[in-house]
Amino acid sequence: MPLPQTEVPGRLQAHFAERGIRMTQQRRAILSVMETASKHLDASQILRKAQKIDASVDRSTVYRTLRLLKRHGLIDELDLMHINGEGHYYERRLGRDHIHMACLRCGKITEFVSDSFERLKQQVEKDCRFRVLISRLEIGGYCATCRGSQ
Amino acid sequence: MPLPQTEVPGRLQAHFAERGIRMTQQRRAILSVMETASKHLDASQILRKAQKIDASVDRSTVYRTLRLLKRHGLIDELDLMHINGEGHYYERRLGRDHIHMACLRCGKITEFVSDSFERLKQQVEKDCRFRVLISRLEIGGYCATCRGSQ
DNA sequence: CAGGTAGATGCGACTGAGTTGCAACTAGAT
DNA sequence: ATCTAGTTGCAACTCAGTCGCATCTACCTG
Ligand SMILES: [Mn+2]
Ligand SMILES: [Mn+2]
Ligand SMILES: [Zn+2]
Ligand SMILES: [Zn+2]
Repeated sequence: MPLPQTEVPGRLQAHFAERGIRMTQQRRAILSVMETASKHLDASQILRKAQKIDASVDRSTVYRTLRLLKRHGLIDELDLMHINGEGHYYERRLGRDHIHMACLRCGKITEFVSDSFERLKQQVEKDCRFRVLISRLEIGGYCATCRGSQ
Repeated sequence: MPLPQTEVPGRLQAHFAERGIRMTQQRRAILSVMETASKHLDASQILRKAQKIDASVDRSTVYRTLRLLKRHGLIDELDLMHINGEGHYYERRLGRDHIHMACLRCGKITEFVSDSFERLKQQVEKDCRFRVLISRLEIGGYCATCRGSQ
């Protein structure tokens, strides 16, 4: 007799389970949103999506869970150059970091993985004797399309 | 008969003059704060410093002037990993960009100039056909001192 | 399969950063 | 000296994020 298993437990849930972090309905919903998100979501988008899974989820729980995920290094927080208001965007942290480029004209966000970026971080570790845990490289400018027209 | 010239006009003022941007008492005060600041100031620090030069400066004028400076690419806006609240920090933009490292334990901010960073940006320009105007690399982790103890 | 409890949640009130509409003011052109 | 477009101060506002607290619940222990 299978339970009404809304979501397949993913890596985020696994990470929580491994270190004995309590799993709740609400967290399950929020984690599943973060697992399956294809792109940068802000807190209110995460709230809305999570409420579709569990209607009881509250705004403050979203923020508390995001803080928890951040503390565990499982998600990254982005500004995306504040192209749209003052809020932040969140994205699951997978194997390799990537750079975010925001077009100041059309607002498009592009991602870019680069070995040079990895090397740069290693240089910081070595030259500055600084342990790198989080890194965020955001670039503002004009995308290929907008660069042509004006 | 010299006027009560509080501050020597600096490069920011010069930039404004060159493109016929109106110069006011309040702007003069704020620009001079930004010119002479040695480190990352947030809006309320800028306000307080500017008010010492011209007591009439208002919070909204500070924000409006910062927006103007940003638009002209004369200052950079930083999060400094939100180590202290949700606000932003501002810093004059000089010749070369630099990386900001924030120690998650002691809160120290370190700056680092790197050729690899310049090359990375050039790679983005070339490989992504993206015109780079602003770039912000912020790193969170542990500084040399804090890395040792725990 | 009960308790019991530490930890999580919802709610509503709050904070703090940044913005805005508007009437009054002023820089700088004529 | 006059004129006017651009700027300012002010106060009211928006919006993101936080917090205190009563209630609830995941999960441990027996
Ligand atoms: Mn991304
Ligand atoms: Mn930010
Ligand atoms: Zn574009
Ligand atoms: Zn430190």
